Amino acid sequence: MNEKIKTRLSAFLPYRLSVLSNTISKNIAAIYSTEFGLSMWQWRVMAVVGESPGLTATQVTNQTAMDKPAVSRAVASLIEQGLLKREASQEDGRTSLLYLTRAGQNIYDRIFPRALTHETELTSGLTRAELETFNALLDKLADKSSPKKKLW
Amino acid sequence: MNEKIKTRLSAFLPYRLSVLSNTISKNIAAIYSTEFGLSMWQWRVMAVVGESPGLTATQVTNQTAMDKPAVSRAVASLIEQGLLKREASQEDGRTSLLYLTRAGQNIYDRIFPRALTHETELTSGLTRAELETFNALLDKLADKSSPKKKLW
DNA sequence: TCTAATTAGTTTCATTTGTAACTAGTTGTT
DNA sequence: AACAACTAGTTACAAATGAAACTAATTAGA
Repeated sequence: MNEKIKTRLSAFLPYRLSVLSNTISKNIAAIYSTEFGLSMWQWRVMAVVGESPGLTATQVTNQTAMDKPAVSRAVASLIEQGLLKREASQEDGRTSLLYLTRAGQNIYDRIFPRALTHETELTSGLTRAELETFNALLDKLADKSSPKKKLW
Repeated sequence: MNEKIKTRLSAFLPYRLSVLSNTISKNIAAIYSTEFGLSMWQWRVMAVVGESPGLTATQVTNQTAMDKPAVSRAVASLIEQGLLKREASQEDGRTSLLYLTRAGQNIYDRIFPRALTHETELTSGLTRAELETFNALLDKLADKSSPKKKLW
């Protein structure tokens, strides 16, 4: 198995990115889904809110490139599970600010280090310099790929 | 908009890969979905079969990291649309070999160059050397991310 | 050679997803 | 101030998805 056929497709960047990203995501999902019962989207919301408390749903949408209903549903279910809370904004009656609850923070603090460990393993084949280069290139690509597009 | 918050998460490789990959995939999907009515999975199957005619469904599964039902359904719908054909294997009665039909080849020949053009645009911010480095690093990560795991 | 275990591929069914339509609040224009 | 245009977020619904069960063919073991 694992036949290495060098083809145009397998050299095609978007394809390579997609396959790699899906594979990695599935591996990481094992951490938060089997152990904490969180979906990828739920965890993603927790992750951004954990880092930037007080984000609105729209800001979460922008940062994660998730679509609106996905964020809305993830937020709703996290609130129901008591991991997230919502505070009405004083300035804008349409929005509310999102925060981790104590329980949410607790889970966040347990998942994040594991995710980082996983990343460390993943990148252990790369030197520090290679990793920096890789990140820089990802930045460039990210810039190119969504300069003027709205996805929601 | 596009607030650049440097956080741990936004520096987290799997997250960056996932967001970037999803964004790029959506952009490319515009080509084959709106113009040719193909889903991402359908196009992906056509792409690998177009490059390596005579693949079995399982080989497609392995190469694309798609799961079995996804391949099965994509193949079925492509056959129904007359873009793919299936020939029973002589050696193994369980498998069949997949080929593009003339119509399928035709569409393949029209989509692939456009996808490549898109990729060229996408990577136009990178030098030739950077692109090579990037690909090499993707290889390393791909090796690391799925060494002994079966995903189907 | 008969049976058990394995593999290829399909199908079923419950869940997840995304598009589009909606409600509610805000901003801009006159 | 009143109305149109816009934005935040939710919901409904049709379509896509994935896990698990299934059929059929192959391989391995006794």
